[in-house]
Amino acid sequence: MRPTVHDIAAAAGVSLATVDRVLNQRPGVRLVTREKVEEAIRQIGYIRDVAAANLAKGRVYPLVFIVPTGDNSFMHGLRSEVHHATLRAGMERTDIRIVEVPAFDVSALVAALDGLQGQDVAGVALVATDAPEVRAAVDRLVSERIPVVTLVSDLTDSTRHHYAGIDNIAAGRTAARLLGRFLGGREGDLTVLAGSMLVRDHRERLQGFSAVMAEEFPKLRLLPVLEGRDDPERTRSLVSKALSENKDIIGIYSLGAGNRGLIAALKAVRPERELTVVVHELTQHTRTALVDGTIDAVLNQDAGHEVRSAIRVMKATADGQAVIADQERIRLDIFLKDNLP
Amino acid sequence: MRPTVHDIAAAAGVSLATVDRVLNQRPGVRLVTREKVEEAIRQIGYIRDVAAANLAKGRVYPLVFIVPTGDNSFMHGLRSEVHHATLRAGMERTDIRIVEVPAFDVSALVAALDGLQGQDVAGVALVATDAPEVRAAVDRLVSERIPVVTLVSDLTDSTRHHYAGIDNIAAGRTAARLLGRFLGGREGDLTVLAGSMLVRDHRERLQGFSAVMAEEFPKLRLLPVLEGRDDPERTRSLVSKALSENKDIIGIYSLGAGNRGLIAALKAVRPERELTVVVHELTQHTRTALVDGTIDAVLNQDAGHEVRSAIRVMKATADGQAVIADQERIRLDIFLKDNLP
DNA sequence: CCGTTTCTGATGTACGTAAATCAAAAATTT
DNA sequence: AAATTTTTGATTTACGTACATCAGAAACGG
Repeated sequence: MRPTVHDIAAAAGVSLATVDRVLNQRPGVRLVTREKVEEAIRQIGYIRDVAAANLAKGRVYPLVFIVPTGDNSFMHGLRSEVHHATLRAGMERTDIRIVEVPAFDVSALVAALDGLQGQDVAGVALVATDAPEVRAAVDRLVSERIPVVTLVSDLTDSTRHHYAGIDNIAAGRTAARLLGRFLGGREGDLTVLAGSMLVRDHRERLQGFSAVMAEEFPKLRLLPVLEGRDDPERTRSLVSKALSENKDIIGIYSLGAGNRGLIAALKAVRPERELTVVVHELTQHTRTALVDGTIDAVLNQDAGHEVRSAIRVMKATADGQAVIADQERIRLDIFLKDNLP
Repeated sequence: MRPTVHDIAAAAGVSLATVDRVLNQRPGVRLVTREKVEEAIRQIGYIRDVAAANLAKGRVYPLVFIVPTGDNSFMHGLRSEVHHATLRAGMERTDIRIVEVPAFDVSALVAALDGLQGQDVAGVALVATDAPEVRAAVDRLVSERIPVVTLVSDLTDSTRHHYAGIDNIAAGRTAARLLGRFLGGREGDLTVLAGSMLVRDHRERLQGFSAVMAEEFPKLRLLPVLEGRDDPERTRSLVSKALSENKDIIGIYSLGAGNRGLIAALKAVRPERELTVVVHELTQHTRTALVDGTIDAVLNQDAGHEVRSAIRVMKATADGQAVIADQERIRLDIFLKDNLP
């Protein structure tokens, strides 16, 4: 049987009350006694029964998710995953609030973050726009001992506790290698399509992509990045224009959202133009396009995993518990038409 | 606040004891009363607090993992993941026992399964060898109301509750497309290397691989399958022989374990022979080979996820609870040298 | 209407921890 | 050594559920 507080008390030769004071860092214990108890805890290998503790505490975790508004499927999916999590709230002792802010809007994000100051919040998860003001606002929350997790896109040099998202440099590198090898030594131009260089995930994907292209596929030339702001309509017109103006384009890497527009533009020039296309985020649209051959590979991050992981990490951090790093690593999914879920 | 048994009692106008009898299907409740209580439960949306219930019950889940012995890294890793799970046993109220049986040995597996009959076991996870005798033994356990989960390799037509592993047909198809596209329209022979056609996962991978090759890459010819029995030394000699006898081999798909031997054979013919190679299972050896360019892609299943998922499913099944299908789907990881974890 | 069976209520204990109270002991200061 | 402060012990209640016991009520058979 697993040891309990009673066993510690017996082992340390103190009372239950004292053990409780040590375990919950309450005042009123002499240093020597505290050390005696801590030694006993280590000796007999006590681990707190979190379930029992939460039961006794009647603990609930009020969590806040700050997600961008926006018409694209990925953010839609993300919001829907957070919503799903609210439905499981009862079972998990969480109380999740969703705050929506306009995409790429630094001051709105900062306002949302600052609005949480002083509120009863056990953790905050946000899709970060990578700006100094946001970093400062996050750091303010952290200094108030509120667990903060960045979701999908990370924040440079901030003190956030955790990042629940993929390694975007690796994602960009992977996209480059896939595109490069699929093109099999051909020569031509490549178009890169991004949402906004304001978010770190997009910058990093481009960085990884460019690096591998330069190192290993010198025959492929990168054209200037098109910024579609994750908006389908804008994306569509940018791509159409680029394709009609440059007949040497043989490949496209779309590293942001809004792929509905890209796919529409591609369909408009098919089957005359033969293009190898790698995009991010598996949605209804990209899935269909992958199956019908309009695109060749989809890189994906599982929003459901990211949300669940963020919740686990916020709870663990709030309790001062360690997280199982391996379990919280968000993986880059590569989908070809054969391994769709 | 979440409703409790007290709330049901009040709502249904009965006593706590009666609610308890209904909830835990104990006898001594008239049908009308039972229905009244069940209605109240639905009305106020009661959900049992599993943590509190387990606490009260002092429940522990004695689980058994049956895994093959064998020298290869994958099974090593799997056993080590199960072992890790035993370390978390205290926190998760599990009591995990590991039973090792010789690989591909049907009667040993059956004996191990039958040995569990009548024992106090809350769940069994096994790496199945796909034979009728094994299926029968599994069905015997299932009919004794013991949750059974197949791990890594599934069992045809059995009544097992769950399969914690990847879709191997999809894996084979994915390997074929990667290999086919990486070879970029070239013509030549392909060698397929398997462990044993006795296990369903290997058969299915081959099936998926052959299908896509036939459909989409007619210029690539499949040579007869080499069976390495997941043994590094045997694999090495098979591959060396094949490569020296046939100079038209331009690609290799290794769908089993024992890749240490394959890699050794490849290094022996490099850099003269240019080969595109896709293998299964990320291990220390395949990782190194991927980085140094000896192999081009690794398909992987995360043994840690599989083990953790199997545990969750066995517990949930033992409690008659539903599993979150989406969370338990084991994904096929595709690793290129750029997205290694 | 009585006796018997079947159902229901009331109550208590337990699980492992948290948190509070009050008394007693020990340490510290004066 | 007395007064004061700090530390410790003992005890109780609570969290939500499980499970057992016993008494009482309702239903049923004759």
